[in-house]
Amino acid sequence: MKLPTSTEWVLHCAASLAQLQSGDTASAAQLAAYYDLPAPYLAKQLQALTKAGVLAASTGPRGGFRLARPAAEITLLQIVEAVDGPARPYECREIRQQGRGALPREDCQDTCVLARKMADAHDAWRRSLAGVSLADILDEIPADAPARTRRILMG
Amino acid sequence: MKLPTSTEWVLHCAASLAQLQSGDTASAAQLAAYYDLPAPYLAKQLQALTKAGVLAASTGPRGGFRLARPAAEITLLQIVEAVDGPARPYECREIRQQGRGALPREDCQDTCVLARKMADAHDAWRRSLAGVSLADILDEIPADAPARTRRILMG
DNA sequence: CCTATCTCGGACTAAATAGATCCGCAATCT
DNA sequence: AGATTGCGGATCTATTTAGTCCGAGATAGG
Repeated sequence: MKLPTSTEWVLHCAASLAQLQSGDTASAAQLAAYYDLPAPYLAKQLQALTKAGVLAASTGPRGGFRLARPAAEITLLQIVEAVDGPARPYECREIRQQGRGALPREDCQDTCVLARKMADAHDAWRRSLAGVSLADILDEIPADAPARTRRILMG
Repeated sequence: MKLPTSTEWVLHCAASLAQLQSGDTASAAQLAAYYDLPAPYLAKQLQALTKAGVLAASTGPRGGFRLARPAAEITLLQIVEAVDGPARPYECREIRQQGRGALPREDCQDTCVLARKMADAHDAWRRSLAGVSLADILDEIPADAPARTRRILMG
């Protein structure tokens, strides 16, 4: 069970975009230089965030990315699932219905106990991430950080 | 983020072994037939569970696998991490210290806020799985299931 | 006590999936 | 009109996963 490397990238990029002034945008190239990341691949990930509705993109000169919503309305879960996909890590293939020990159909009406417990754990994970917004993240960084980020990122 | 397919296999196999009478063992071939799984590959996974201390293996005729501890002392987390490894899904590579926006060392004494939140979510997931034992699973299946399992699996 | 058989154990090979990159197209602002 | 930027597809590589094989060790029966 592993999240893509790009998860760290987009989380930091989203946090950086949350520090911009309303209306400003940052291009993929600017963000890549800011964190020293491979620009083409980062662009592809930001693209995924746009398609997920987390970021908004504007093309042309002086274009780039910005948050699609206020930072308080964007959760870490939305960002993570935008790059990793919404698929559950545990997939029940109903092996209890196969082989010599196959259970009769009437015993398989409700979902497998094991699948249910695994789903519970995944829900706990999702709830934890859904409880943290980008605004919460900004609250935990030094107060002078946004100004520094804007200066270095855009300049 | 995806768990191996074999996760479902070993969870069900462990639940089946928990239904055996004390002292009995089931071979990899028996378990594979019971669930219609590729026998050699399943053996590899059971091997991993043995190395993790969840199962105990005995070789020779009439040998096979059994639980290494009482079912109440084996959690789903131990089983899952035995096949998937203990690695955390989110790996912080400290990209905040790279590129043009690299933060000064003194600002990076404590772990990155984002890494902390991701770790919190993973802890929630682990706690959820650690709260369920094989004994809890057996409590949720029909009372006559263990006898049926023993008959079909060993017979 | 010896032998035959049955078991796990680890090394090895192939397939699939994800990671990473490149190039051409459409849209926008100067 | 030209330059700049995001968008989507096609491509290539690497890592992980899936699957197979043969050998070492132990037990049961003669």
